[in-house]
Amino acid sequence: MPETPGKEQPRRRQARGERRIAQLLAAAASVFCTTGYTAASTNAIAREAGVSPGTLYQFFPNKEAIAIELGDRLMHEMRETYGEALAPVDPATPLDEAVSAAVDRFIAFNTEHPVFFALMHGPDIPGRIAEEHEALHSTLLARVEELLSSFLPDSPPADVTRTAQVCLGVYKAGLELVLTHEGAEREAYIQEVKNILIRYLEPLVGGRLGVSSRRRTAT
Amino acid sequence: MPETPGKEQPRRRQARGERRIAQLLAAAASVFCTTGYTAASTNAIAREAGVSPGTLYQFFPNKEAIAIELGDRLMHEMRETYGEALAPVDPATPLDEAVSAAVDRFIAFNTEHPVFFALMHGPDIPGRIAEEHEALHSTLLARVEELLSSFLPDSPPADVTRTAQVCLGVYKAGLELVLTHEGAEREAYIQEVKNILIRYLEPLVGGRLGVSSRRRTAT
Amino acid sequence: MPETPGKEQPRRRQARGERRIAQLLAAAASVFCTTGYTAASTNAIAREAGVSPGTLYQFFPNKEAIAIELGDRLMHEMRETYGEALAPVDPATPLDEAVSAAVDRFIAFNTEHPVFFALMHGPDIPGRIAEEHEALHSTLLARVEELLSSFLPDSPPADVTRTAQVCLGVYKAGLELVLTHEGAEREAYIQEVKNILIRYLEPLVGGRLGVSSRRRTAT
Amino acid sequence: MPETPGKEQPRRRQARGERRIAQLLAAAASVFCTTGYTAASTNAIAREAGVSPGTLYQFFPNKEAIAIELGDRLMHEMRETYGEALAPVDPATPLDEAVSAAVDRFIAFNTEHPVFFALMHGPDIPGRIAEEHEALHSTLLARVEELLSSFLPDSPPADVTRTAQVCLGVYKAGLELVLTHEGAEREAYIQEVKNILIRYLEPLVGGRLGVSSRRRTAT
DNA sequence: GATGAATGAGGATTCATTCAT
DNA sequence: TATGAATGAATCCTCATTCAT
Repeated sequence: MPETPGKEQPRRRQARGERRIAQLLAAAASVFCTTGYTAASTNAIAREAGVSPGTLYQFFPNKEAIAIELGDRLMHEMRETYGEALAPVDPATPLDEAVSAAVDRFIAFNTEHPVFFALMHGPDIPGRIAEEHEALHSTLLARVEELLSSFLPDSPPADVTRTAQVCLGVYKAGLELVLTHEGAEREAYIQEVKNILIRYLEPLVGGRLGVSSRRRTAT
Repeated sequence: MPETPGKEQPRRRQARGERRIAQLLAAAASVFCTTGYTAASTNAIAREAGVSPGTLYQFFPNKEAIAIELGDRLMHEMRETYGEALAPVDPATPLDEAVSAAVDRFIAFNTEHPVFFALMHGPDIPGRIAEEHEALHSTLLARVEELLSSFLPDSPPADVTRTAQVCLGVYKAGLELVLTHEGAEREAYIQEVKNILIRYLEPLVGGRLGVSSRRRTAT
Repeated sequence: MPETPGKEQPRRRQARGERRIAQLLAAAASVFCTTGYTAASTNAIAREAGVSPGTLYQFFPNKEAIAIELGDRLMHEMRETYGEALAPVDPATPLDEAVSAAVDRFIAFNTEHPVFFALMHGPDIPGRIAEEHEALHSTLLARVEELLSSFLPDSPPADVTRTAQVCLGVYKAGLELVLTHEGAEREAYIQEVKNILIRYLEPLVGGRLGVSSRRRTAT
Repeated sequence: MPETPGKEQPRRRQARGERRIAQLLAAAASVFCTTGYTAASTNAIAREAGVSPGTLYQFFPNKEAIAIELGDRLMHEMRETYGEALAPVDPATPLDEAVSAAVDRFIAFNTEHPVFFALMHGPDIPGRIAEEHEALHSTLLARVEELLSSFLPDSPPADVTRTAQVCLGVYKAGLELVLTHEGAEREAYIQEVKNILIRYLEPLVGGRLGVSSRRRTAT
């Protein structure tokens, strides 16, 4: 009975494939970063991975699928690295510290995984988010909502969602600024991103959670 | 009145040329809005304009040039509509009113000129702004800096620039959210954009300019 | 006013295009004959026509369109060559002569336009005629029906249609046999095709139209 | 026979192999029917069979071989089902009954084995029958010749062959018409196919075999 | 035998751009 | 100027077939 697959027999086969997939995703990440998602071509990705176009299509039906898988893996990694919530929040944590930590992590994650930025990129057409980015966006949004709801337990969900959208938008915009600068300037931008978020959220948090007594840099 | 015949022949030509250019730019705007800048094809623009591709290239050396010219005209129109500064600021204007007015104008302008959004779209590639958007971006930035400097006369230019970048980024991110929602939800997002900017700028403005006594919606 | 198209000015432009179209259709005919319709590639057609693939697509949106246009022109030519009906029928013409003439013409036309056969080819999938051949087939069918109805004025239309379908099918099958043979053998097949059609139709025509007194070859 | 290890090991293998082959041929039949022979891909066949492409190529050197083997088995089955001749002919059988029976069987066989139609499909290219269909065609032809020769014992072989070719062609063309219609219309077409063949053959059979006294439907 | 990964040439189609008219 | 024909490289994707495991 050669057809009886043991527990690892089929794995063996998949091993090579799994490696190829990782290789292809790495290549895709590289190409997406270099040329941007829209301009990236499947042939370029295959070339970068050192395989033929046909091989790529054995694992992914199209570019979109690559982006989606890449996004999934990124979110997975993010979850593994930072735990279930974007930032695990001790209810006693002052808002500014929570935001600062969240921003730092977000930026750190991006620095390690530059594709993230390329994939996060909004709609080319106002009002239409490409399917491939949709998943990434909504996952991120959910995490921000999660984080926020511990600070805004009394706000109606619609408000929390709206606030989360704004925060995420600011995160993304800020990330762009951070990434386009270096050294001290970059640090200054990071601080600005923290500031704007903190100041935005402070009144919403209301009396429930004070701000740490440590002074925030006034820019 | 360029069509004055007499001296006129060259005038006439220019006139026709101007009309063609306007026609092409309008077509380009339409196509950019529909398909996004990256996906827009010069052939599609020519078709939309009802002319041949050759004609398009008689006026613009390439797609980029179209985007640049379109951006220039948009900035020009913005200037004509709203005066030299993004918002003419009476030094006595309270910050919240100034921001509110600026945001309203910005959104109004975008509603009237939906291409604006398509052209403003940031870099596909982190750290690299496409040349075609560069001009638009820096012009806008300059206007925001202008507006801010009247509020922050004592801040070092580098800080003003940084603050302007953040504001512009938030503007853009907020615009996306506004455009992707409708009705009451849209209004709520508009308010959020105002809130975040006001709260961000308030401490920077310091004691110099108080906030109007009218209460801001607390979201 | 350069935009005032005279009567022939726009023709001039189209002249080159018209020539190209003819050239492309000729090339397509050649390729269809050589490799068959299904296996024919647009690139091969362009190559055969000595133009680039892009040029082909300036005139035809896809392979199907080429086949359709080719079919249209063939039918047009057939009409021009043989008059409105497949065979203009004098009511007094004996059946055998009418059939013989029709078959001769059909075969002659095919000999002159070998693509005809390639385009006439039935469905790859039982029950589904490709759109590209549909038009050709139904036009031919209509002509056969026309021809038949003068012989079968009293038959219900459904019967005429059915008979026409059978005749056309036999025509096509016979054509294949004729084309795959040469010399005397080909002549013999031609005779067979005539025979089978005549014998099939004879009883249907009933007493209305006798058979010419000239003896039919008994094969 | 270099592979003869024990006495039964090869048996076993063959058995499995036979099963695989049957499985693959069934899958191929299904795919040929769905997409047509030309458009069928070996990968699709393997997938349909639930095996890997490599496995397919362990049993068949290429797509053509699959078609040939499929054709062979079909002919084999036909022979088993209907006996050595397409229709076992009692010399006393009247022509119309013989034809009617043969057509009925032919159609019945096709209804049970729809691939038959897909494989029988003539040359894509006039004058060239693909090798893969060649075998099927010539086998069928041989059977028709066989059948005919009992009716036309005195005709020269060349004539018999020619007549057989015509009959087979008409069979095929008729089959297409039958398959593309349903219900009463299909029955009508079946009758037409019988009619045309009977009328075609009647004069050839000459006085040797009369026509059954039962009246044939006159269309 | 069986698997599934790998190939790479080839398919249809698009597009920015140029050129003859 | 304006036209539209022409280009050809590049796009995504498929497929028959081979090969390492």
